[in-house]
Amino acid sequence: MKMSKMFFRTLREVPADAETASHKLLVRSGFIQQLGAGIYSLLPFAKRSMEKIENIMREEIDQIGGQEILMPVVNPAEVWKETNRYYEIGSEMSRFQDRKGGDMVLAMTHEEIVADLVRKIVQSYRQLPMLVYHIQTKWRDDPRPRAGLIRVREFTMKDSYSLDVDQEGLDTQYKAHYQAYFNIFAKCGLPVVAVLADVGMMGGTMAHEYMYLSPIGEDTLLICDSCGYMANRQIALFDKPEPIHQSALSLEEVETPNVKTIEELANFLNVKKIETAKAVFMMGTFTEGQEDVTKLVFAVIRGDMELNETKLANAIKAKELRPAHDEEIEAVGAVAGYASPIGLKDVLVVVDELIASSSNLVAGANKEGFHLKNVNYGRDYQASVVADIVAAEAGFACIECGSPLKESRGVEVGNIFKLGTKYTEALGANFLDQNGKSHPVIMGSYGIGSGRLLACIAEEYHDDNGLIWPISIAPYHVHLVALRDVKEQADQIYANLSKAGLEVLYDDREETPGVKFNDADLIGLPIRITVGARSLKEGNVEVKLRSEGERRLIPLEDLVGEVIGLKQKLEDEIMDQIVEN
RNA sequence: CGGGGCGUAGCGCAGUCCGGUCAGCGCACCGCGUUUGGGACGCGGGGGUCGGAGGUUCAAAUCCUCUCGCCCCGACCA
Repeated sequence: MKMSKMFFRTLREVPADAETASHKLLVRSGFIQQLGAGIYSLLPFAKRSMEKIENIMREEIDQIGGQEILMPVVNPAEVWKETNRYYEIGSEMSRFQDRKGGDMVLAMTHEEIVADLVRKIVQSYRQLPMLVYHIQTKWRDDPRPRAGLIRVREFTMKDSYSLDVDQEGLDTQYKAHYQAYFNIFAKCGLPVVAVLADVGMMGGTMAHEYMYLSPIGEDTLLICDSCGYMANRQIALFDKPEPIHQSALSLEEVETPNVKTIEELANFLNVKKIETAKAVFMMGTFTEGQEDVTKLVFAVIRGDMELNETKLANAIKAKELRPAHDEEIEAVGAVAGYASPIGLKDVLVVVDELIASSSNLVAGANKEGFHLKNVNYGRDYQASVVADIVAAEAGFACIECGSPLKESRGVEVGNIFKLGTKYTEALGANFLDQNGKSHPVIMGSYGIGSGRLLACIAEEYHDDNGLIWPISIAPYHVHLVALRDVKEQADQIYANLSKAGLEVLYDDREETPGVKFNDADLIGLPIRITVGARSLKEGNVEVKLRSEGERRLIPLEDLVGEVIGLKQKLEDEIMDQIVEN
């Protein structure tokens, strides 16, 4: 490709609205342009890299038996109503009506459509197992897109769906994806870890998320270096400390004026935080049929810990949780700052298991300026649910081995879910077994966002001067920089390299060497060839890897072979990253 | 949805408090000439109804009201 004719431009200045390295560099180097919040156009470079990523995904998913299909982005709402997700999912799913007034949605994932296809196509166990996938646009009206391609509203996703007759089959396909995903990320050059994850709106029984560890990540992960336990903070388990257990003393009201936080309470009464119970009020939204009802949720956790909203929501099957307003708290007779689970009516009380087994805690008295000592679960109050609802933190003990956990941030680049029969059951996607008995097909779903993956790779591979693409997803292999008065020779080199099957970006522009070199660094193609009169006089051209500083002079006649060798070497290095997991 | 910030030429910005040569600067772009191995120089030039709509005023980028959009933090979310 001749650069003089390319539909792009590089920017000298950092775009004002970019914060992260990948965002700044992808815009500056002319890969992407923003159209709206979380909506981007891909320019030629990004389009080419994206295709390479997608082809890597095709290779790996085909390898485990995937068949590529393409499902529509615009869906009639009926099928989403059948699974109830039309009602369960909030405004991140965009809805509209067609000309006849029929409800339509923009697909944010495709479980429904797959299940619909399955009920139309699959009838017998003989057809299973099966794996289908597509690479398609998704629309999710995220309330807060950010960081360029890291978090967008419109994006392309590779999503595959496994179809099985039994749990074993699902396990097999899940494992196959588990490895295939590591292969995909390795081939793209991106280091990732797989962590246990919440199933979220997908439902199902098990999920892993593939995380690119980076401070720009929005997810917090808990990692055990000793045994390898890794989980998203949303669900991370930990080994809870032994509760303080003594014989129950009698309730005692103590005056605690202006003591509203646990910190103040512990200081005022001279007790440890672990001897206190903390009240956290949330408003929960619950789906009952097609109706949403909201209820106040009173979560009780130990004073030294933090509430984990995901665990709480899962424990009570809430669709949504948000902090309650003061009026909502007062409406049930509780007093913010001095709240107590004792003596409340019409409130969903959820107690952390550690609280349930602790004795003689300090809690609020539901009376302005007073707390209660020696509060005991069971004797003094009951709960609707007792569950693990507190958040794991760095330093807490690993659930597997007891070693201290550490925290890290991560960007979720892929996920795999064991869905089970949630969708197939709802849609009646059944097959007949050997005995002629009907069962719902067992599904798994597996997704990778290709644009986010591209952005993470940019995030991982760059320096002060620009991007440094891994050869496998670089838009071109070679950046051919022609300096002054060498047009004929450079044209010839361009032709020779191209004929040899190399992808060459040919900088044939009328620019000064500095501009060309800087653009080459910014764009970040792996191999740079400089053709200049100076070295050409000796019959040489200069070859340099973007990832290394060293330039080498190569005789013109050896150039094609040399570059093919370099490309091979870079590709081999990438392939060496693939490991069995 | 809550908090904060910002919309002036393709990009980055100044000007807004205090209304009146404030339609400006740098980069980019076009022409001519010189230059040519790490973001060249000179001369000449093109481009903006100051996000939008109302209003106040003799006069609005500037003041007021409404509105749209974008970014960041939080909430939320795969």
